[in-house]
Amino acid sequence: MRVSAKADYALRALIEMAARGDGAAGGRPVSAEELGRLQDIPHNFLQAILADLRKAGIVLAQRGQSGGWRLAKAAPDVTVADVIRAVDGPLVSVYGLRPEAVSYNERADALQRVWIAARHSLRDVFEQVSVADLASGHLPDAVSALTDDEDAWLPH
Amino acid sequence: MRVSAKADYALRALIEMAARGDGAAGGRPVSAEELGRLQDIPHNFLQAILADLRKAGIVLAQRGQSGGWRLAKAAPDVTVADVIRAVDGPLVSVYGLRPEAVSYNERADALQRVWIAARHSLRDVFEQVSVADLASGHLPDAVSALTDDEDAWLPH
DNA sequence: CCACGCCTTGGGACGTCACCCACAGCAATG
DNA sequence: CATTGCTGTGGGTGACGTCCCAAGGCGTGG
Repeated sequence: MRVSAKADYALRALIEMAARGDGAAGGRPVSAEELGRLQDIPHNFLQAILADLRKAGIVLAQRGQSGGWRLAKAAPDVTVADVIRAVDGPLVSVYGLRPEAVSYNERADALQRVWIAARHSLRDVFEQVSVADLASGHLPDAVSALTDDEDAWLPH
Repeated sequence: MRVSAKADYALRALIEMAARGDGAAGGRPVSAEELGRLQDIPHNFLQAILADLRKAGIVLAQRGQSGGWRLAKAAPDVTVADVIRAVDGPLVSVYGLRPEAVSYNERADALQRVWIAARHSLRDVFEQVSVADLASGHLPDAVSALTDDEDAWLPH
């Protein structure tokens, strides 16, 4: 279960926009070059990511001399799950297919229920954390409870 | 967050072994060719997967005329998490690194806590489900509770 | 008109997934 | 005890997706 570089980069870029902007689309635009410099993201890869976020209606592009990127919605209304779906497709996929789309024979069909349970479990985290939470550094209590367990920080 | 083909294939192969064997290493071996035919797994790819499982001490290889593969431990003692770690490394990795190893700047460090929380959440599922559970088709109650939610089966 | 920044296209390095083929080791059979 | 047939083991090939870099076209504001 690997988190793609796209998803991580996308969230870091959005954190910068949320920190710059003062609410919804009110913030002044941040250039892709500056976003890349602040968060150490390869420039042309970042462009592809921002294009995905634009298609999903999460950010707006402003062309021209003092252009750049800004949030299309209020920061609390954009969740981590929204961002992952925008750049990577389904929240969890088993070699390319959504969990409910893969077909197992009768002997292995319990495996599908495991992947479904895993997705449900991930949704409980990713849909509760917004870009505003990330920018403020304060996560919802239900999520913090998971990281407070010191066992959670051991390598697994 | 994608589940690799290796992990899915590995679990399906182990389900077949558990269904064949009657407990620990007591079951008669199943050939790689038969495993591949039963679960529709590419033959040589399966061989590489079985080699990983052998190095991790999950299965034993028996050469010779009526040889094949069988579980090295009792089916209830092998969890889904064990199998994923054997073939894919860490349970969750963010572009190649374990969550606690990635370094963010002070503005984005909340992101690390999100990945840690996601891993904790996944562990609650993967470490509670054993190969024996999968082979019998009966998952632990805590996991079934997640799949009983009809919302869990909608495409996300 | 010109500087600036978004936008598109193309290509290269790397890992995953999948396939094919010859080699080495083991067990049952005669 | 040697042969035979089955196993696992390893190397080499190609398609596909991810990650990353380079160059030029287009629209916007000064």
